[in-house]
Amino acid sequence: MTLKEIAEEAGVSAMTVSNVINHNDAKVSEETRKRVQAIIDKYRYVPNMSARSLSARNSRIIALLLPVDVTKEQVEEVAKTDPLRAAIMKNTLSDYYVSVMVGYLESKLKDLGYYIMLRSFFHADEILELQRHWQVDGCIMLLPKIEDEENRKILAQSRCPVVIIDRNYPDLKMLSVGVNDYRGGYLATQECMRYGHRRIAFVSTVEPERVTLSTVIHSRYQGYLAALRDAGIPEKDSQLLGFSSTLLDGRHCGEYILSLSPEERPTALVVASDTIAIGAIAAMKEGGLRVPEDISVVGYDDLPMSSLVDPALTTISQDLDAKASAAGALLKMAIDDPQMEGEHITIDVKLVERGTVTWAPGYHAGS
Amino acid sequence: MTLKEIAEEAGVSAMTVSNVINHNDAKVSEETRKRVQAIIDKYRYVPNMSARSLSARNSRIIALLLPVDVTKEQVEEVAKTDPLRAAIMKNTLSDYYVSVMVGYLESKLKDLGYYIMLRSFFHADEILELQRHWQVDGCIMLLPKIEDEENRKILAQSRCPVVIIDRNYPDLKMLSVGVNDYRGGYLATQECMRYGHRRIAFVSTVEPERVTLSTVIHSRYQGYLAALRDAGIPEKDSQLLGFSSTLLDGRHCGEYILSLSPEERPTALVVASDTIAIGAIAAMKEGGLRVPEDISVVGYDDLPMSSLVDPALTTISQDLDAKASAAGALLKMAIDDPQMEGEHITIDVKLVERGTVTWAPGYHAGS
DNA sequence: CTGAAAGCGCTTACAG
DNA sequence: CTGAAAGCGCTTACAG
Repeated sequence: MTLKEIAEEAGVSAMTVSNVINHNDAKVSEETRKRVQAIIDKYRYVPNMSARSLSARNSRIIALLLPVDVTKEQVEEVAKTDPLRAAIMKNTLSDYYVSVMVGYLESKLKDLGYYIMLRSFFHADEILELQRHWQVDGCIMLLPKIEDEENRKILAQSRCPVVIIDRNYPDLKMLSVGVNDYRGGYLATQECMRYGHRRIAFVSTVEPERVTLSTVIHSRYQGYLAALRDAGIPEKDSQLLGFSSTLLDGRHCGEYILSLSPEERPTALVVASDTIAIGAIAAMKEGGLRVPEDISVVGYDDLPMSSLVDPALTTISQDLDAKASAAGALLKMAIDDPQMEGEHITIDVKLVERGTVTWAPGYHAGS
Repeated sequence: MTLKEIAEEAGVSAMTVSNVINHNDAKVSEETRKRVQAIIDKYRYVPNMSARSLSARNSRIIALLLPVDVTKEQVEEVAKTDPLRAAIMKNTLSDYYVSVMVGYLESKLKDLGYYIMLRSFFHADEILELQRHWQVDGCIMLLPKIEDEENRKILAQSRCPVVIIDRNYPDLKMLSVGVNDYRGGYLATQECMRYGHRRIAFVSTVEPERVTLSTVIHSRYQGYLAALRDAGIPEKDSQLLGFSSTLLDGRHCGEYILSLSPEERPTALVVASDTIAIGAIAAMKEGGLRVPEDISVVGYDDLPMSSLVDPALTTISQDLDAKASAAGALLKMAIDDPQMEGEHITIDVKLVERGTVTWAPGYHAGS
């Protein structure tokens, strides 16, 4: 069943049917609108979006872009000896933060009337290709963990609005939504100091030497440093640890902490991701360290699982639902008004106190 | 840049360019192929897929369909008082099993040259609409937790091949891939009995009275019953508990176990999902029950997190990567050969022994 | 191996 | 408020 056939049965032109479908109510009299709509309903007519895209030069498709955080070559190298591990490396949704975020985005974009094309990518070239293949109306991209000058340049050539999640590119005219990472790092650190901690380590999700390459992590780290400074703790007493961001990396972090002597071991950890924090806590507990009695931990993200682990994780909560709504709304605005550029929305964070922070060992309130 | 312009510059017809793009090498001489390809590369020409879909009557789009496991009305009811909870109810990717599976599927389908349209849905009607909107080549649907006769009927009207994950509909001509759930239930139960357990409860992810409505869970349960039977344990000593399948429901399960007196408490749990098992273990440990010393637990799924919790979860492993590959391959075959129908692929399961099963309390090997 | 022409099912100025 | 016509950028028989 095509629009033309509907038009014939209704005794109107194709254009009128088109106007009814697209709710251009001003262009159709109420009477004909009703008559046409009845026939559409009768046959459960569904317009062909390819034809629509072709003539309207837009598609109602939003590309949801998920960077794979390793290179194609790295994956292929691993695949030779361990295909299962290579498969999970390419699985962009095995990261809990990413998958929950994508789930919210799907739900919001659907409600806004868009179709979602899901796409993992190694290189930003693939994005441009996808945009042109389908004339996508807009893109939402989750931040690649590490910045890459080349990808950035490619992204600048985008044909449609792009909303970047978790990153602000002030120089590009891109749209973005992020959270107040600096404040999150500050709040987390402050919480530890409130309980008398002075030896607090910051656990990053990237290697220490690459922290500056990740704005998000870098901001959290700066917030941590600022909180120490404001409390009069010298920067030389700060400590930056770096791991990757899976549960397993969290365990590596925990094992590292266990390997430290009590004197050099931090009494509190400000961790840049709940995933790592949860892995680290598991490993530390197995190794005989009590959380929070021996070591306090503050996470970041407030994942669904974070309130359910034992002890429940004290963490910086970012409202992922609000973040997804903001991203969807921002993108829609930019699609409707192509003039718009450079908008950035910051979602606030808050500290959620649960069970992983307590008084520093040997510390007595008021002492 | 359009195909026509490429054709002009190459001094050939549009059809020849089309044949070059689509690798119909038999229809183009090597010499012209090279000349045309060079021009395509020069301009980085990317074909317009909408135009292609419109004329070719297929799209290379695969719809990835994720059922929301509650009704629209339920979500709207909750939204009145607790919008955040309503948002997470609609978030189909907040379930770890689902998100990991979708991540694998995305990766496989991309490698097969398809585009992925991600779509959550409340009602199967939405699927049919999406199919016609975009003339999708095929669908992959994750199983709705609970069967629904109406959705089933609608699905039978599908215009394109549909691969259902985790369910075999022998009566419909649908394609499916699942795992050997019966055997999984059997293996899990056998593992407990090997360690002397006789009071073993089966924990379902749906309410006990609805277990028969979920083939997957029902098969696991049947496997459990068969294992008991084969070991001479009377069916009256079996026990069926039912919760939903989030970490929080797992905690409810654990709390229920804690509420039981030592006499009536099972000594082992065969749990139909790792998510529940992990939640239950967390709650039981907090309540003072030791795992596995006081109670053994076997999970199901072998999620990435399952090897990382404490103690590491003994579980039935299903190879999700293989499952996704099978689904992709099956769908591709069905797209290429529309005659195909009713194929079902079963992926085998295996027991992964880790740390949550030990000797039953009071049991001595050989006693 | 190559081409000219028709057609896929919509939307968009342009007219009235 | 409504229509006839052109056109979006491809593919597909049909011919040669």
